[in-house]
Amino acid sequence: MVSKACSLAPNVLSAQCPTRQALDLIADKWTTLLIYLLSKGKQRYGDLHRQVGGISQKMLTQTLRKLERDGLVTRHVYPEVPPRTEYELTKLGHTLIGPLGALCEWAGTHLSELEQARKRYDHLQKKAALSA
Amino acid sequence: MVSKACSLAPNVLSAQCPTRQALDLIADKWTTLLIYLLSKGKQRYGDLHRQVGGISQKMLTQTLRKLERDGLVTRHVYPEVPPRTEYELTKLGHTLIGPLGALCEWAGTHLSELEQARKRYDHLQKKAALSA
DNA sequence: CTGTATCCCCATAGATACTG
DNA sequence: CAGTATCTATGGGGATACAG
Repeated sequence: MVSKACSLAPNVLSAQCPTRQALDLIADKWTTLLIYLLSKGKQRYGDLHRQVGGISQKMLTQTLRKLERDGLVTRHVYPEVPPRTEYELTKLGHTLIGPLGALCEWAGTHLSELEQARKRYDHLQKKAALSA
Repeated sequence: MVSKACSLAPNVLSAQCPTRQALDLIADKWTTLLIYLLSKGKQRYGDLHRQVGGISQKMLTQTLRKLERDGLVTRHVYPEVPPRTEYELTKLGHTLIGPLGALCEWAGTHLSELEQARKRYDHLQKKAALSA
């Protein structure tokens, strides 16, 4: 999995590794949600806000800005009153959908196994705690 | 990307979505590093500690325990003195290598584009700040 | 060797209020 | 409508010390 770039330098396994960077890119609560919503086409700020539900304006703006900075999303502001802003996945952004899809598919396939494993683990822990 | 399980219920896009769960699984600083190291075969606690370099004992133990709980890793303690503990990817754990590999490959392929995009964004921001 | 226990810090998310 | 600005606190993570 992790590319050769860091597989050869064990103690630098942290920051410069492409995989780390890729994960840092999407490993927060909202990023993938937004990418997913935008994969269906351009959306306005308010629309995204409504659809995500639970996200604060601060986090929405912050996450969208990060995506824009990373070149995954474009931001187009229309100089109107009231203002209108449209966000859209870039070509680069679209290329991320594939890998994320793979991860999603994995999750869908193995979710029940994960839940089973957790249940089993917690059960054993509980028993161990009781016998102590 | 995000599976149908949540694509139909926009406002529940948060917790129950399989993709979210998959990401939560691996979206921390150390998890993927450990999975990567273990993908090469079973390893002892100390070996992992040395190879990751920079991780605290607390986080190493905590992360390994989480992986064990999720059924991605097995933990085998040998009742010896001094103690020996070996960690190994489970069959389920191995199935995760593929999707993570896809993400890694994406990162490797597009890392330069990301860096370019960031540089460009930051440059524009700087210019905007100066002209203000 | 393989952990636990404890303290502490600070980054970050959330809430709230305000603005062009 | 689409954001900023500001405040707060919470809990995740590091450092350290200790234990079986």
